[in-house]
Amino acid sequence: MDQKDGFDLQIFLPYLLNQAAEESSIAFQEVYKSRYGMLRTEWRVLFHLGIYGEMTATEIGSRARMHKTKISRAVQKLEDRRLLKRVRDAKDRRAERLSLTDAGRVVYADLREVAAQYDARLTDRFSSDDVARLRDMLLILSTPR
Amino acid sequence: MDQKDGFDLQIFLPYLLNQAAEESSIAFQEVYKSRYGMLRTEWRVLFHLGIYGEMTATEIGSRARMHKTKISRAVQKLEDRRLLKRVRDAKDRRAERLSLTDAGRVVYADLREVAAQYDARLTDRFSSDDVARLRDMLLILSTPR
DNA sequence: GATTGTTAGTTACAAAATCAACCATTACAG
DNA sequence: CTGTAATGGTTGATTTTGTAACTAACAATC
Repeated sequence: MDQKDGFDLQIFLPYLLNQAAEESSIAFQEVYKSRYGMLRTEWRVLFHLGIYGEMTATEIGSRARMHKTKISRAVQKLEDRRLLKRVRDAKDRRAERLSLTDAGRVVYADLREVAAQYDARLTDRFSSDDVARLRDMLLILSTPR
Repeated sequence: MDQKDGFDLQIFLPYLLNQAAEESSIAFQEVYKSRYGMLRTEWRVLFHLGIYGEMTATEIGSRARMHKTKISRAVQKLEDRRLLKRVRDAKDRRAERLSLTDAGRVVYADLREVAAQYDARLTDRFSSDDVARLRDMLLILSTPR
């Protein structure tokens, strides 16, 4: 099984990024899944509300680049579990302002702590300069041009 | 929508990696999807065979860290399209040795060229030192520890 | 050489993501 | 105003993925 070809999958950036993203998500996923039965879309919505406070589904969608149907279903589930509440916007009655309930904030605080420690553990094998540069580059790569 | 919280999703590595992976895959996905009607698993299998020559499904799976059912289905589709052929292994008749057909090699050569150019376009905004360091770090992050 | 355990790969069923169509409301053009 | 387009969000149908259970072949033990 030697390499027979000049091309190397292991340096193809989209592939590498995908592998790194998947591997580095596993242990965190394990936590939000087993501890709260959440899906990826769900913790993302939760975090957006935890971090930014009140937002609409569309705002979350454009910030997280998630499709609106994903968000709609995640919001529904979080609401069912009483982690999130919706209030119809008075000025634009199509929109609803989403925010966390007290219970939601507790869950968020817990997961936020897990995330912070997990992130620290992921990055502690690199110098802080390297990590900073890595984050910069990833942010640039995440931005559509 | 100011930040109300000390934590920032935009520096959480698994999130960042995911965003970068997704964004940086879009345009390439567009090509293999529209040009050959392929799925991500399918081009991955195709590339593995294109790069490494003959392999078994299990070998591809462990190298790409893809579940065997995904591979089984991708192999099936590639075979249906006559891009891949299977030969039962004589020494171990459970296994099958997979390889590309001539048609498969043509498709691979085309996509490989697209990938190389695409990768160049993704990385041309960074210094080559930075890109090298980025690849190193991503490879480390992709490896289970 | 039977028994038990493992490995390669497939298949059936459940969970989730995608896509298109949809309703309600708002924005905008004439 | 009125008709048409655009926006916020939901729903249903289809596709894709994930999980478990399965068959067939091999390996190891007794």
